[in-house]
Amino acid sequence: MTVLSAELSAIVGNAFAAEGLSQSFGQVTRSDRPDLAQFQCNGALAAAKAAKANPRAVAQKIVARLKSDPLFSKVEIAGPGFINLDATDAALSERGVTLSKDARLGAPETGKGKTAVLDFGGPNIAKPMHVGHLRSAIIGDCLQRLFRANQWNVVSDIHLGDWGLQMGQLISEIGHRAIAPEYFDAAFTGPYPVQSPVTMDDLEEIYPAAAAACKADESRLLEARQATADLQAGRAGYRALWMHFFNVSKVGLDREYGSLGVHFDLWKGEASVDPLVAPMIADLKTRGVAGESEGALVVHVERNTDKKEMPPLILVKQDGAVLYGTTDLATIVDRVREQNPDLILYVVDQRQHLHFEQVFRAAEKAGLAGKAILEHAGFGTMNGTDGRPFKTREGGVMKLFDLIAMATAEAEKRLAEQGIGADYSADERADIAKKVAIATIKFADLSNYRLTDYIFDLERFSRFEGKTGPYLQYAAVRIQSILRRAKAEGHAIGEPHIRSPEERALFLQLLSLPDAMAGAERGRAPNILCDYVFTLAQHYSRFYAEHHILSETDAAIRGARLGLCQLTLAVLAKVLDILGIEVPQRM
RNA sequence: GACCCCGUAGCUCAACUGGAUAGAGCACCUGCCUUCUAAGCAGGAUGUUGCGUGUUCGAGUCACGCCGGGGUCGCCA
Repeated sequence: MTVLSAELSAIVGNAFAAEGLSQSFGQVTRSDRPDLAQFQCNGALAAAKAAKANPRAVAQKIVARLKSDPLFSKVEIAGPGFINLDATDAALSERGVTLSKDARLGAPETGKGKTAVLDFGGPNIAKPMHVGHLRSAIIGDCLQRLFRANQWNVVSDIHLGDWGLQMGQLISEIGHRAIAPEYFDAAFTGPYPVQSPVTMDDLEEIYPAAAAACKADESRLLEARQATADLQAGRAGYRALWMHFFNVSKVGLDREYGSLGVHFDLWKGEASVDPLVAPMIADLKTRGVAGESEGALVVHVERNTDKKEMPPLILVKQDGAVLYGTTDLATIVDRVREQNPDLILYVVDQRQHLHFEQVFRAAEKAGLAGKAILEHAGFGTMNGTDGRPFKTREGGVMKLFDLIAMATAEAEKRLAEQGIGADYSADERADIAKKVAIATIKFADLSNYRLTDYIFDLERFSRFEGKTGPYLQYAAVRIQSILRRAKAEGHAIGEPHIRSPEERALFLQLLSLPDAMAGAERGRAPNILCDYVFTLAQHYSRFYAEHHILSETDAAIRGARLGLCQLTLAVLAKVLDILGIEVPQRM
């Protein structure tokens, strides 16, 4: 289907072209002065600047051409040369009907025929997921859903941190504790036990102890580095231990990501490209891309145009171990080979920006990226109410699982206070609370601009008033309820039609869904979708407050309003789905 | 020291490629539930966009310089 903004832009663009000006000046957007008009085009200002002409005179010519188009009920010039446009209710209604019949609801096709790999810069093995991983999961998941909705072929990769020094730290600490001596016995010929010698709880205790030991004692750090290098070199006992770490950790990660409704196509990590590392390094050395520096093997990535110091990307440390820059580079090789993507998008903390710049430059210098654009979509830090990184009340790391449990308890409390679901089954009440809790957390995160740090205040987020996830679920649930009743009462659902200002405003918002989806993709900016869907819910609530639907006696009017309800629900559900928010049947 | 991100209403945040009178939510005040879920709706008050200079018809947005907060800077991830 043709998107309304594109249709209007084409009409106005043609008017510009007829005046010998670039068609691109005809871009039409929703007016940011809804009191003055529905749509605006600012192209006359830009065109006048380019042609050194009077903007109002240019606008005058364009307006003269547009006046005859029956699509518009108003065409006028305002201010220095804005062209303000209103479409007729008939035209809007007709396009609303078309929208309601389109399965994709006019979603952009920006990704048609293109593949994007999304890298979630995943959590580390052997450590519980904490709230710091929340943003990557939530933002990354939203982007993968959005890109898919926009016709991209998306391959998402959790990309675990499972190959670095932390592995050596764990291994050497376990060695010191003599928990599982056979894994350290060079004479042991195997096979190693199927049962892991450590549980996830053990690892959660061992890892911080190991890190502390390395920090306090230089010799322990050297041991850990040696163990890392040995692991990477293929020492059998260490590899076997590593596999236990992986399996034990995956259970926990499945639980966490599962409860958030986040799924990955690939559970790869740094370790999974291990076989590619040695050949890649050999290749880079042969071609002179990588060279020795201070005992390490590096790729120099500085450029003449740099304003800042740009350290080289270290591929191999003095002790022979590789770093995550090395595996990131090898992962690009892997992805080009496996998916040959058009885009590799890294949804990772903004603090790692320099790292990615180094990796991207190295990949470009070595010609490893194929046709892929490499892009880091960073995000800011989630802080506690004290403005410092989010912690538990006791000052420890807040685990994601506990956070979700807290939000769920809060939702249950709130639902009970409202007396909602008193007659539902306990299972349904629990399901509703869970969905509300996840919506609370996700919407709060996604509605902030990606790069800004934000304060996670559960007490504030858990209130259901205002611009929150639950408000949106509530709006959707009310529509579902009406549609259920309409069906029960045998009312027919007709084609949506504009008869009032509230309906007009709702139509305009519904018709601009594709623009919101395109804008959110362009900026990798879920907050644009959040704004869109909140405004949509507000427009619906106004319509709902103003018009009775089921009690309307005129069947044609009632049918049209039901049609509008149905279309609104479809759009609401679609955007909420992209945001990763589920709508309960009732609440 | 260099570089990156941020600075907007009392609080938390928006403002999509530079556009008109910088918008929401919360909190505060006033109304609206014997009819579809009031987690809602209608209305009210809230600003030197950190400071300064520049670019232009037009700057929260771009450039430069300060101030403040956070972050990063070869052998962690």
